[in-house]
Amino acid sequence: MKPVKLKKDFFNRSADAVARELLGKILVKKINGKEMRARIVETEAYFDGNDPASRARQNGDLKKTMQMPAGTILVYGIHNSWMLNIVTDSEDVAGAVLIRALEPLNFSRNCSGPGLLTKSLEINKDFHKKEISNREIWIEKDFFEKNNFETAESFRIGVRNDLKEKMRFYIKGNFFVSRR
DNA sequence: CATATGATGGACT
DNA sequence: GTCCATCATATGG
Repeated sequence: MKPVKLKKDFFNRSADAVARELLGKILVKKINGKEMRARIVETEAYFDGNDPASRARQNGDLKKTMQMPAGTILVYGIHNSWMLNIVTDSEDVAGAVLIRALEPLNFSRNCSGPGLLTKSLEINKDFHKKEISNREIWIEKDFFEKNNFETAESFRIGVRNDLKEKMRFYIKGNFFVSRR
């Protein structure tokens, strides 16, 4: 059976729905022609300007990017790290999912944190505004996906004013989830 | 141009 | 838990 790459439709929903369903999916990134595969174990959902923690609050490029078609990659820098996000929702609706941690499957580099995984997979601003489904990077359904993992949720990490709802999702008990 | 601000990570108590 | 190096952004002049 061939792996199924996630298409625009998958991301064309609310950020929290996408964030939940991204758990257990496989992120594939090529490095020097080699496919590095990793299971997504931790995500966070970000919304429009009504979300106190969202970058869509500011009127800059990030807000515009969050309004781009679902499945667009959004990369932005904070401190000295790159954050990998996937744009969700229909056009003109701001929404994105932050990929926070990965479980490496065929390599061993630390991916337990949003800044660490971009460093380990060599993801940087070059990928900003590109499609998530291309020759260099994509997300696929795990053919062997066992839906036998339990998920858990918490408030988002590192935000000052969070929503009342818990918008961080992770695979319960997974070793590769970022600490804190 | 100047300055403030983190969706961080690592070291440390 | 606390401290802080470090830098891409946003914003104001």
